[in-house]
Amino acid sequence: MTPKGGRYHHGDLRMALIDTAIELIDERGVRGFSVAEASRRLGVAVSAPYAHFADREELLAAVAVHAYHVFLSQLRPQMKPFRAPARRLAAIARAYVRFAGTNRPLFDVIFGAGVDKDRHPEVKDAERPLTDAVLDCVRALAGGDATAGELAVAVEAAAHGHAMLLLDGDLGHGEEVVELAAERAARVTLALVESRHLLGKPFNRHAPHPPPAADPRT
Amino acid sequence: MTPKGGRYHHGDLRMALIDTAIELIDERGVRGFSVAEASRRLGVAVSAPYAHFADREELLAAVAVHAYHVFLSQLRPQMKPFRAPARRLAAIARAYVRFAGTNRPLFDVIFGAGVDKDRHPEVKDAERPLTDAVLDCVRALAGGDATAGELAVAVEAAAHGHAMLLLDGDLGHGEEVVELAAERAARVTLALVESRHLLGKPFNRHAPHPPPAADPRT
DNA sequence: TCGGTTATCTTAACGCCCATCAGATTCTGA
DNA sequence: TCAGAATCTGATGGGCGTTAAGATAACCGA
Repeated sequence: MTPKGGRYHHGDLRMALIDTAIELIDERGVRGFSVAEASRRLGVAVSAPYAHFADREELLAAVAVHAYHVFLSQLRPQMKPFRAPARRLAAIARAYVRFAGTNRPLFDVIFGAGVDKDRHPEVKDAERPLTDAVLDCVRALAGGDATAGELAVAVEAAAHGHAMLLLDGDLGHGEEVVELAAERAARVTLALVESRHLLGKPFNRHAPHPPPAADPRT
Repeated sequence: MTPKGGRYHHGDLRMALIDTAIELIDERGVRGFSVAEASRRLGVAVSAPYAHFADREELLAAVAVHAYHVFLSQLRPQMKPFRAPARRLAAIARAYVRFAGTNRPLFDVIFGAGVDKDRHPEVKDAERPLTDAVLDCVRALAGGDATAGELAVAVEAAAHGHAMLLLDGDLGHGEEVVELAAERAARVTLALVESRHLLGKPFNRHAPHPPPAADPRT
């Protein structure tokens, strides 16, 4: 809370570290973030963070948890206007891409910081409301159908893929670009739902396995 | 070529570094890779690599270029059996996910090593045949239609999203899982193509903008 | 109010890593 | 043959993650 006025104890170093981490990641990317520099920026010894986090990864995991909370707080009002499951899925996809485009450091921490979600269950817990929301919609559409899981994966994949292309691709920057990508993701989601009958049908004839990997190195 | 038998010159240190980098990334992940350890494993001074690469990132960029070459060499025979553009797109998506599932270190270098493609045009060049292949198919489907670019993005997003969920999600491991994810990506691609008429129609009513970001940190 | 326990922070240190530099060795081609 | 270019070594500097031992502050029961 109080930004350290020369006192021995900081006040709330744990939370300050999370905030500063987001700042630094915003400035230099996940890869450029270092615990030491965060400490320096807070006027604290480089070893101080280790009273609150076991290691660097645990700090990043805490940032990821925060990121999920922010995302869900933005998602909920965007889902509210819609009752039809298909529209709700589209709203999720749209919110997902918007979040990536307008909160890049948070999105990057979730997917680009290399936080092992198996070793940090808090992150998985923070993620669960999102996957539950998707599953609820999908089940309402497909019932107990075996294609439900498939549709859920497809929806998540489409949203995530559009987000990645927005951030790393050649689409450019700016709010219009974000909204364009978000709208595309929403439309694709609707397309997936409407053609979900396709997902059940087998389509694997003429699908040869890959040959042994060649090695055309330069 | 020759693995250094005590000679002063290594023989082909540049290529050996690329190979060793892939080994190390396979063992410890992109994040755990270090130039120093690669040097040690090759019996060479830790400063030797800098005669061939300006810095760590340039070495990883070379690995990424190699990765694209491998992927394209696997993609081509998988596209060959198909002539219909839609089927060719599906084959691309399938090959994309297969590549991610069976060549994880290479896939991780491309997307998870933080290589700035703007600062390393070689990577962009190595990537181009892939994006061209997608664009060719899409244009054959949509002509000069304005939805062509949109469809291309959707296809790439779907493939990439399925690959990410395969690697980082809870789908499990093993060859069957890879093939399942690949087949799903292929089917989703077909669904996208068949419903591409949807992509042209506007769908933005009832799409509220996100509220100012709340901050429900723990 | 006091005193001990616990949480938090500091100082110091270790090992690893990236990167640079000067100089030694080998290769190349004119 | 030999000069210049390419490649590698050894040494060095600076940064980072992490741990250990001890100082300081906050807390809480008596």
